[in-house]
Amino acid sequence: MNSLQPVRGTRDILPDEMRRHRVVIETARAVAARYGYHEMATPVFEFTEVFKRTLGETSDVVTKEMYTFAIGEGEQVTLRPEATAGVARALISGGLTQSLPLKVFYNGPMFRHERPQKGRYRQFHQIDVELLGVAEPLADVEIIALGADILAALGLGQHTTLELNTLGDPESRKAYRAALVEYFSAYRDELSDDSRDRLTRNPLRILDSKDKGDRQLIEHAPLFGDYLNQQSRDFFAGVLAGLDLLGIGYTLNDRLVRGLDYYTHTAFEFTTTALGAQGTVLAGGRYDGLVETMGGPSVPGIGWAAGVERLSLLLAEPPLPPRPIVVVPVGEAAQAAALKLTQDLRHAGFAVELGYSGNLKKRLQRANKMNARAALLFGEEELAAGSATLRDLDSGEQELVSLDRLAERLSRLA
RNA sequence: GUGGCUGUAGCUCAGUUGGUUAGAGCGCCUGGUUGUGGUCCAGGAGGCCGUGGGUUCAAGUCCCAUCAGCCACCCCA
Repeated sequence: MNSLQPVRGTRDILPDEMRRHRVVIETARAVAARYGYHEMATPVFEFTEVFKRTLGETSDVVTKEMYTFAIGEGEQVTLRPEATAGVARALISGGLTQSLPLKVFYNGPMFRHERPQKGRYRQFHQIDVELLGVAEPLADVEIIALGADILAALGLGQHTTLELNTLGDPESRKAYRAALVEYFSAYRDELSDDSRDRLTRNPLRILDSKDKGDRQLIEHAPLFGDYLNQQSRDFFAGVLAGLDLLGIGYTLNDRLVRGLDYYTHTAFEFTTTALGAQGTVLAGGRYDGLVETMGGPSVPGIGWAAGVERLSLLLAEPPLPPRPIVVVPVGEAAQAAALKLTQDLRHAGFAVELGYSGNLKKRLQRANKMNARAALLFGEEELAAGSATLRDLDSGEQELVSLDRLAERLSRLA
């Protein structure tokens, strides 16, 4: 172990990459604001119970992926593996059930102890959107449309596909689950080890198995469609109608499932083929049973989460830092005045750099390296004239500009 | 957690059947300019060859372990 390298699965986000992250987050935030979503935050860690209860004792996340530690008095806390549980907890403990619907935008780090891969980290970042308190299909349509809009705003509309499924209401779901267990139990010995395990823990997941043998069995497995009651069919039809109306394309995928009991109705994923096995870029669904599971009132909800690292990997053009103006003092005499000039221009709203040392050539080289838009040469001649020499670093042209007209002149630079 | 591939300069990579001072391109620094960047020319710095052990007269090269990254599974953003 080398203590000078970051802990496995964690990484430094250096300025170039941070700019990509910011584009993702700020684009999402801006689009979400147009939909009426307000940003909030909850603590990075919660009592372990919050996640155990919402994600389910048997889920993979809870059984093997949580960072949990004791904090005296027998209390256990866990670094959040996802955002929804914290938001739901806040909804209850903050009395927000009195002001539904609650529409929140969220972003921050999450933690899961998984084997790292590209686009999969132990500390990673999600943007997250939740709509609580609306039971109508209109909410599903809105939340999916919001996701689609954000991906489009990031220029990823063509690179992602929306996959959609319904898990029905609890009644339909329960019936289907029972049918699946009955069907697969008959082939228990032919199932893969993983799927045999899923049979008890999470039978719906068998449908998503990549094992060849499982695949053959799955082909003849009962179909969810046959177990959906009328209410569930109507709900899903409402969602599809809304998406059609808005021109949002989708692919129905009846193998797209969620394991946990509180998930209901709509489940969806925006996927890409560009990230290998980490193809899911934005995913979510309806979770009408969640708040109640946590011990709150019955509040319907729907939301999604998107991986900031994954989205930023897909961004085509890495955003460039803003181009500064560089003040270049020439000679000792101008130093103090240059510092003052720099500060005045910053206060006037310009991004201004004043190198720390070096001769004229050195400073211009640095200005060039930071992709500066222009340099302001400032020496004894300029000092005496109450002016600065403005050098356009793109064209190489220079002109003498008096200090009182400088801000106005700089604002005309392209 | 399971299986596989890979670790050589800041970055991308070369390094022969094990053989003497480990190389290239890019980047970085200095100079060619007393007040003028990008281009060009010259010079320079920078390597516990991921880490630890082993085999050998000799290891960047072979073996073992370990750490890390990557790929697939599991699962997921």
